[in-house]
Order: sequence, then structure tokens, then C-alpha cells
Amino acid sequence: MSEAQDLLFTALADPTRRAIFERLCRRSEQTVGALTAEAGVSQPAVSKHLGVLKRAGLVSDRPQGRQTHYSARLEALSPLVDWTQQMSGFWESRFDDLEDLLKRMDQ
Amino acid sequence: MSEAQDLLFTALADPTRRAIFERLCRRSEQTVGALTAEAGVSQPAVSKHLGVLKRAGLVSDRPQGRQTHYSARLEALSPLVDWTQQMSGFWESRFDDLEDLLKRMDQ
DNA sequence: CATATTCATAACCGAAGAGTTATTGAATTA
DNA sequence: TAATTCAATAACTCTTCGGTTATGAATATG
Repeated sequence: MSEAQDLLFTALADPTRRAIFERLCRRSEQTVGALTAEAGVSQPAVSKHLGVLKRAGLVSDRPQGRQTHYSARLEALSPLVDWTQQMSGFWESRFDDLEDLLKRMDQ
Repeated sequence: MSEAQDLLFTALADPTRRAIFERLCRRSEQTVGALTAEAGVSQPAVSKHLGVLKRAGLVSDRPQGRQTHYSARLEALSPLVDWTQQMSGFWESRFDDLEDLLKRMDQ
């Protein structure tokens, strides 16, 4: 439902993009050039990925002269953690035995 | 990198599919028909989504007569939790001040 | 000032993916 | 046995998306 949540899941779905984000989690600020050097795709491709990550809130950019420094915004992952905990919560709060019993009686 | 991890992220990226998984986390076993009734898409579409979720390990199926019961496998989410913790770990273990200092000295 | 570098954007291409309808096979039910 | 229901698969369409090359705008450098 949530638009922001959707952007987050979508942004993390692509392996190349996830790898870029992982690199930014390991080392702090990195330029587009540095990221391109290790991404295995062209510079425009990297720029596009960074755009998607930015719209999802996963990275922030700091233009400096002719280069742009990107860094990871770890806080952006919290909706992911929240969602996981919510799913676990649903799971655990089910009265499985009772439900299953009623279901079998219903058949 | 990890193939299983990739399947997981990909499976959760689509909103319709994520909604199906969420429903299965709330209520236990549900048939394809029950899921279709609330999915907002056709039965074949739901079956395809369930196939993707199953390949990602997120659901298991139990054929019974002419209907198939699906249920969520919550354990399948653990790689997601692991990944998130790993990212946080990378982040926290960085010597940010030192790195930034060296980086500025390098320029 | 002229040249080179860095990044973003535009324009395009091919593959993948999410949806549809039609169909089939298997299992109930009348 | 005949008719019906349930779910999976096939075949197809249309859009999205990840990649490319080409270009442009801004900044740095000789």
C-alpha cells in the first residue's frame, strides 16, 4: 500500500543497485566515478541507479564541483525492519491450533 | 550475489505479490480461490504470484483434492533480516571521522 | 581561452514481467 | 456418467526496466 515502502522494496530488488548501496554502506561517501569503477555497468547506468536509490531515500548526494558524492542513509531501511517485524507479529499472534481446529470442523 | 537472496528481494518487490504474502501471514492456510477473492487480479495471476513466492521459499503448498492450500513460511524472511543487520554492521564499523579526514587530506 | 573531466539526461533497444483470456486436467457433485 | 468446480499452464499483449551510446552543462586545468 504505502508508496514509500513500495519505492524501498523496488529499489532493493535489482542486484546491481543493491550492490551499489552495499558499497555505500561499507565505505562512506563515494563519487559516481568511484562507484562506476566497480559496478560493472556504464556511468549513466550507475547514475540512473543512484537516482532510484535517492528517490527511495536510501542515499543522499552532495554535489561538490564537477563531482557528486553519494552516501548511504541507513535510516531508510527502518520501514523494511518494521515490515518484517509486523509480519512476524501477525504470524505469532495467530491462534493456529484453534484456527486449524475450527477449519477442520467446518469441512 | 546470493541467488536465494536475489529470489527473496525480487519476490517481495511486487505490491500485489507482497499483499498475498501478507494475507498469508495474517491468516494461516488459504486456498487459491480465497486469495484470488481479495487479490484484485485474476486467478491465473494469483497462481503465478504464488509460484514466485514458492520458488523464493516464502510459501509452501498443500494440495488437497482439487484445491491447494498455501501458507507463509516466515523463516524465509531471515536472509532479509541478516542482510539488514549486515548493512548496519558495515555502517557502524566504519571509522567515519578518520576516513573523512584522510579523504580530505588526499584531495 | 581552449581542452579535458565529471556527471546527468535524452533517446533508444531488448528482455523481463505482470496482467489478460483460453484451455486442460483432476476432483467433486448431481 | 455427466456436469461443475478448482487450480495450473499456455499463449499472448503491453508496459516497465536495465542496459547502451550520444550529448550537454558545469567545473577544473593547461
